[in-house]
Amino acid sequence: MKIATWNVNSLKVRLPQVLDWLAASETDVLCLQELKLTDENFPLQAFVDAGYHACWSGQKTYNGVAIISREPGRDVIKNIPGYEDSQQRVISATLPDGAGGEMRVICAYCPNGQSLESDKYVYKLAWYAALQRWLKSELARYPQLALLGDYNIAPADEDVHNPEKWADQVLVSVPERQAFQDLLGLGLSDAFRLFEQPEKSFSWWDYRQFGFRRNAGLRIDHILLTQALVERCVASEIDKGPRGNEQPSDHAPVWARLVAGA
DNA sequence: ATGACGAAATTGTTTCGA
Repeated sequence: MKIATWNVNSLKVRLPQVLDWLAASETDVLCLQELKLTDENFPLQAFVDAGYHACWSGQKTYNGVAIISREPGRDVIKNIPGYEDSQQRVISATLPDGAGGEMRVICAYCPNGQSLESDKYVYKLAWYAALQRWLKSELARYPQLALLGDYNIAPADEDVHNPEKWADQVLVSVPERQAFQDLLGLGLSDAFRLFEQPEKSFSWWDYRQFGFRRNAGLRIDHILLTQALVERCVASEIDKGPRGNEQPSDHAPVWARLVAGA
């Protein structure tokens, strides 16, 4: 089965592209971020017509996340339990794992942080600490768990088109990279790095100054897997195709393929 | 140093993203 994540930067604008990509990529589970719409405006019928179920958590103007899946999700939870947050950034569901069992899927739109001097940076690190805390208990419950989303962290210099220029900026700073490493410390692995990848592989490119054409990007969208899923993961890639669409999102989808037996 | 692009909430311009 194929699981994927895509920050669509407005589901209202990007819905046709999402439907096209779902069909073309044969994705079974798609985590979406930056819906930028309220719950009542979620286009459920379009996904139902395409043969999918959905759960979502939206708000006006900003944020918003959804899980689109061929099978309905169980035990859907919004946000990080125990962490008070008016911003809708997380949704989780239990889904069939494609091998007769179940897997926990967490879809996350992690805060951007804006700059190291910003209150939003303080919020970002506090948010990651809350995620870390909560994941510990989730991992105890769910051996097969995948955390997919826009992390707003480029984990290493190889994930940055121009590391010298980006040094110590938001998205690459030492505390942010430590927060990412702390997640790996829980026993999670970066699916993309399980495999040999082209140099200069990115998942986001700035709209400005022909960022995509110049491949001036960052790899900030990730799929983290528990060991049980790592053993079933046979491929992971970034699909740059949709970034070349007319009126594209500034992010590209990232996917991982899981097979039934290890 | 600033703005550059795109989306949303609004209808001229600001806020925010990464």
